[in-house]
Amino acid sequence: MAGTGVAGMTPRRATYRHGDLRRALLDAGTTLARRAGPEAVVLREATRMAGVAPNAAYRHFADRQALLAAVSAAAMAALADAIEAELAEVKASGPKRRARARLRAVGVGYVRFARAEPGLFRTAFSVPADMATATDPAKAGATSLLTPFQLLGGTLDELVAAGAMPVARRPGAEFLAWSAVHGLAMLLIGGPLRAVDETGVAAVVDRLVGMVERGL
Amino acid sequence: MAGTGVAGMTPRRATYRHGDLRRALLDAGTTLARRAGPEAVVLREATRMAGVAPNAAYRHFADRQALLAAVSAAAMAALADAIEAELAEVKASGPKRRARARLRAVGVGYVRFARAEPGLFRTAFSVPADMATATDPAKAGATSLLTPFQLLGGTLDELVAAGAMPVARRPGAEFLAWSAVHGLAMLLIGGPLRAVDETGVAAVVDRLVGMVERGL
DNA sequence: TGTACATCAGTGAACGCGCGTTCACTGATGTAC
DNA sequence: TGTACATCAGTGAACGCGCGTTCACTGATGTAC
Repeated sequence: MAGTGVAGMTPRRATYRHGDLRRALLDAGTTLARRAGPEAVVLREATRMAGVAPNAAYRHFADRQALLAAVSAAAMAALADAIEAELAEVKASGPKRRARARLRAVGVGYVRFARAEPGLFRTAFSVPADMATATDPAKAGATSLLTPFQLLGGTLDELVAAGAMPVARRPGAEFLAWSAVHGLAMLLIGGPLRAVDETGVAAVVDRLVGMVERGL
Repeated sequence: MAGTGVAGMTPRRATYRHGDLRRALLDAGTTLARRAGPEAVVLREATRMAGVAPNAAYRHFADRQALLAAVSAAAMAALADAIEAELAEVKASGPKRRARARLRAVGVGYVRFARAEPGLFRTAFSVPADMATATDPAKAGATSLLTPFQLLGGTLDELVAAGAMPVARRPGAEFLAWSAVHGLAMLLIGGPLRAVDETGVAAVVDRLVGMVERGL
């Protein structure tokens, strides 16, 4: 590895050596996924965007599937980042209030990302992956060390710790909460709620998170 | 239209006229979708299975997309049928108990179908469609007159009528309930719960439906 | 500091594939006389 | 009841396409002497 010394950004290749083709292909693949979802992650197109011969990709990815898996992991990491950003905005104080606000933030971040980046969102879930294990965030080009699923689990733990949720209800609760939030995201992307505006989204997310809290 | 007189089942063509190619292509497409989801619905393959030249499909479908849309509608109708079958099994008496059992039946039928037929399930939701409008059930090759979404809405109405749910909560409740059930189905198809067995599924569905009821 | 060399990231050309779709056609069917 | 005819569901051949992937190669790089 180690790259070409300084490397960093290589706006236009001086030599035919690329500098960081792996990253460039991952970025290109991500752009394609963003535009039109996982099916749009086409190996030849990614190499075209990177300004490289088609077969050059095989130095960095075993095959098309491997590229797609990497893009998918990056998309999942981007979703985690979006949720963390939403969590960072939470101002509420007082253990219970704060824990509830953070649970809500996870839901809002999740759904907002799905709406803002439906292509990436679909790509993140297009590859059957262990949702409870984060990919190396450096490789995925993101900062979060946790998966969206793990972030959700964390806020549920906080809810229990704050006494806002019975301990007995905790085991497995992330599956129920995740189901609700993910399903809502789907509804807002391609379903009957796809035309709802931003404030409508906030309202329905609030209602859903309320249902989850009360229901758990 | 009207077909070739008697027609019905045409096991092997006596003449080069097929008899009911539209239906044969729809069935072939459904078989493909069942095996490997929407991407597997390939026009040429469907014609091959129907024992017909590739271009013959264009007498019945405008293009590949139209075939896929028809297969998708059939898959959605099959999901509705599965739910209705589950509803028909409900024995509980007493308005509240019965309404609750029927809500649960919708959830169980939904999730069971997703697990038993993941390819069809994915195909049903692969085409952005109005979930609240059923396709002509005859064309789709199913018996249900309602969409899964409408069936869910119906059980929520029953819940209200039985006094098991406040009227004020009813508007929009189907979106929340649908989110939860659909999300759970996804979790059970490709997510961390994909390895759970049949009794585990029943348990988690019960818990989820409990959460929805309480939360609404 | 200069030179020889191994490494390996990229090139260029080609492959076979199956796809969706279009064309001009053919011949079985049902209908009008 | 028999014949002529219009209809239109199917045929057969072909198209251009872009895909993923393999091959033998080349030449810039960093390293050992």
